[in-house]
Formats: sequence, C-alpha cells, structure tokens
Amino acid sequence: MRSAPTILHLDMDAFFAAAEQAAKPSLRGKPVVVGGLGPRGVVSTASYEARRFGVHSAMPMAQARRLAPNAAYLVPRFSLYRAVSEQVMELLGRLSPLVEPLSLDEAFVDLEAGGSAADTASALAAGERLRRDIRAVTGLSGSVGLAGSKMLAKIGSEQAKPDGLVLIEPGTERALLGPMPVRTLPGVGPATGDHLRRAGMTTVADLAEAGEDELVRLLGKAHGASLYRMALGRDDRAVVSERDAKSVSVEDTFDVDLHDRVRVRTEVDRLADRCVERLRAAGRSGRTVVLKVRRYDFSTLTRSETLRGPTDDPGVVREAAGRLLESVDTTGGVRLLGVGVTGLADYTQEDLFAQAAADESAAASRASADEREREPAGAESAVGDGTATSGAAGSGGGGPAEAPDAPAERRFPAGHDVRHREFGAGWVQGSGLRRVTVRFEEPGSPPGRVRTFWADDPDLELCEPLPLVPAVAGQSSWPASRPKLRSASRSDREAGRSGGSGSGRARP
DNA sequence: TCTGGGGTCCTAGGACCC
DNA sequence: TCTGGGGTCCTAGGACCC
Repeated sequence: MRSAPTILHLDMDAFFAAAEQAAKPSLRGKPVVVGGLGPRGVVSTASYEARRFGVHSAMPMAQARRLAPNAAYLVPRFSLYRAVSEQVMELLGRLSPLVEPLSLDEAFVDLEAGGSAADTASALAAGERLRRDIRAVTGLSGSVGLAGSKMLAKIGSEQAKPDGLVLIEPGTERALLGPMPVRTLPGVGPATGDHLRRAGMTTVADLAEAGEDELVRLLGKAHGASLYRMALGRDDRAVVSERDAKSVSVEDTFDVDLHDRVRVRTEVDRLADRCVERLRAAGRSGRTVVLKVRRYDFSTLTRSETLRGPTDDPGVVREAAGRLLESVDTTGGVRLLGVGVTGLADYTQEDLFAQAAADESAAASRASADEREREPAGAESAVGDGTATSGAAGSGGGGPAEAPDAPAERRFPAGHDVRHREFGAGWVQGSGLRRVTVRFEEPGSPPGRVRTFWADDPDLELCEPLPLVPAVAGQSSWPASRPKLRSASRSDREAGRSGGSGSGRARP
C-alpha cells in the first residue's frame, strides 16, 4: 500500500473490436464482434455497440448472432493486435522501467519507480498524458486506474471504462470497496461468488466483517487469507516486469467430435509438434508433458508424465503424449485435444538417452508431417447480412486438420487485409464459392465500396495489417511493417502456387 | 449450433525419504 | 517397532483471468 496513487493500470477499451473498427472505417459506430467463426466459436471481444445487444466476451458465437444479427463478425488478427500492443507498451515504458503486461491490452506501471510521479497531481497528469499519447499513436482509447495498490488501480480502470480515468485516493479504499459486490475483487469468480453468497456474503464489507478465520474455513488457506486482505483494501503486491513462462500449451477444439482413434492419435502428434515449435521459439525445454482431452459431454481430463530430464524434442513429446492417450477412454467422441509442457528449463538437453531415442522417431515422423500443412477452404462472411457463414465443412470429419483433396484454393479469411493492383488496399468482407468480396478502404480513408473477385485473381494479394494511424516523424514505428513476420512469406508462397488458371473479376 | 485458447495458482492425496 | 512427523515430488482437478 502506498500513500500516493503511483500504481497505474491501463486497460484498452474493447481492444480487438476497437482495433478492427479503426482499421475498417465502414465499421466505426457499428456493432463488431471478434471471435471464432466456426460452429463452436466464442466471442473474444464485442464492441460497445454490440454490447448494447447483450453480446459479451466468452459468449457462444451462435448466441451472439441471434442477439446481434446485423453485427460484423470477424476472426481475430493477432498480428495487428500485437503490433498495436507493442506501440502501447512502448508508451508505458516511457513512464517507468517497471511495466508488467498482463495481456496484449492490459498492464500495470509503477510510476514511482519511473520517477514520473510521486503525488496525486503528478500521477493524474501522467495518466491523462498517457491516454492522449495512446490515442495519438494508435487511434484507440484506453482507460486508466490510479491507486496505491494493484488491486485498486485495476478496479479504478474498470470503473473508468470506456475512455476514462479514475484515481482512487489512498485512505478512501475501504469506504469505496465496502458496498461493492464480492465479484469486484480479483480472484472471485462464479464459483467463489456462489460459495460466498450461500454463506450470506454479497458485498466486500460482508467479507471484512466475516473475518479471516471464517474466510479461510470457507475457501481454504491461501484464497481465504488473500481475500480477507483484499476486502480490507490491503494489497502489497509489487509491479514486476519480466516473468518467465511456466508452461507452454496448444489445444484445438474440433468442429465435429472425433471418433476415430487413429485420427485422434494423428491430432495429438500434430499438437505435440506445434507445442514444441512454440517451446523452441521461446528457447526453453520442459520436463512434464500434459495431455488434455475434452470429451463429447464436455467432461475434461488431463494426464501428465514427467520425464527424466527436460526436452524440446518433438519425438519425445509426441511419444509421451501418445502414451498418455492410451490411458484415456475416448468412446463417445473427442471434442478437444491439447498438448502442453511444464517444468520449463532454459534450453539445456540433459537427458541424452531420451534425446537419442527421440531422434529416430522424429526423423520418421517428420517426413509425414509436411503433408498436413494445408488448411481447409470454406465460405465465410464478415458482415451479418444473412449470408451463410459455415466454417469450412471439408469432407467428413471436420476439424482443423481436415483438408479437401481439391486443388489448393487461396484462403481469404474474413476481415484480413488485401491489396489489389488496381483498387488498392481493402479487406475481405466475405469469401466462398471461389469468390472474394473486398471492401476497399483503409484506416485513413472514408468508408469504401465493395467489389467481388475470383479467389485466384492474380491482382489480389493478402497482406499484412496497415498501421491504424499514419506514421508521424519521431513517433514509434509500426512493428508489423518489419519484414520478419512469418505470415507475409506464407501468403507469398500461397500466391505463387495459385498461378495458371484464367483471371478476371467476377460480377455475380 | 452451448460452452475458445492461452495461461496462472491452489489443493489434496500418495509415494518416498529422512 | 503398532505407530510419528516433516519435506518434496508427482499427478489430477478446479477456479480464475484475459
């Protein structure tokens, strides 16, 4: 607890949706929903316009479509959000070396450690200046909470939303928290909330009154004790930058439940490979392999195996995951599979035995891995205009790995940026039936017009997201414009492969 | 057409060791 | 040895967060 409100919490407003609206002028002021477009997708972020229809995060997409049929539905574009996030984090870094990112759109900043504020007036000034800078550099709005602790700074930014700033003066915490619902406190979710309500506690004041012993009895040692402290407004957690990841995992939910054991095993292998890719990219290795299985009835189980030493070998992880799969009953169908690695160490291969054993199987399996790179072609549409938006039905089993044997068709995912040789920059409003509908507009432009092309039109190229605000001299650069991004080279590859057949615009 | 994907932390029981 | 206790590792599951 500090006597001055020098802990800042920043939370970008409806981040993914707001970034899409900034990128697509025709969507500004309209309901926008970002999330998975497949049959089992959920909402990542809804714009404030969409929230008025009752759409919110984690809601099944199907329900969102019922509530807001005319909203624009877009898949997340993480390369765009990461680029904007880097701009924002760079601005935070100017306030203090002590910045703790919580996600792409959220962070704590220790203003005192940065020497940028030591009292209420200067903290307020820093917060307001930050909000102005964020808008100038990214075109987006963020909300700021300022307080003497992390918890209250976060509660402050929540209260400030959207596009505001709230400063909680140290000393006023208990009076402010008292009447609030218990769910306001971090760590109180649906289960704990119910638990407390059944015990007759609905407000933060109720918790403070109950006392620590009662809360520990109810919720367990760690949770009870920390909740009691929070209820009193006590929170001494420091802002910490640079936390090492403790696990790496990947998982896939399939459009249709998997029943074929062989197919399940194949998917586990692919997930193991993807997991190891990420592990290696982070320069780490891990000792415990975790398999996650969600069955047809949503029951979820995990099985884990700890190796003798850390590994980053795909063969070793595949085989461990495969062994774990043996112990799982999958009759009835599999909805989700996941493979993870924990017990991370910095990249050091200690287990030479495992390494040697793995090398053989890795070599064998790698040969077949290349065959499965393709993605399914399908019909999808970004705008809720009644167009069908089935997600890539494929031939039978469904799911992310399913690919038709038809000649490769270029994919134009709804919402992604494209460039046309004649018409310039735009984005994919819908695709399917070998056609692509593009709206030609970009961040600085007025709302643009729609045109439709054949999917194999050589004049049409998928491209990287554009900056949301034109670059200004002296301002931070646009991270996405750096050449290292993988997806750029990938779309080049795909474009190169589609040559041959005749081109020309379609006018359906 | 119910329910994503990537994480973190905590609990609890059993094994195993001293 | 009739009976104790603590510490650590492993495994499985659950709550929570964005």
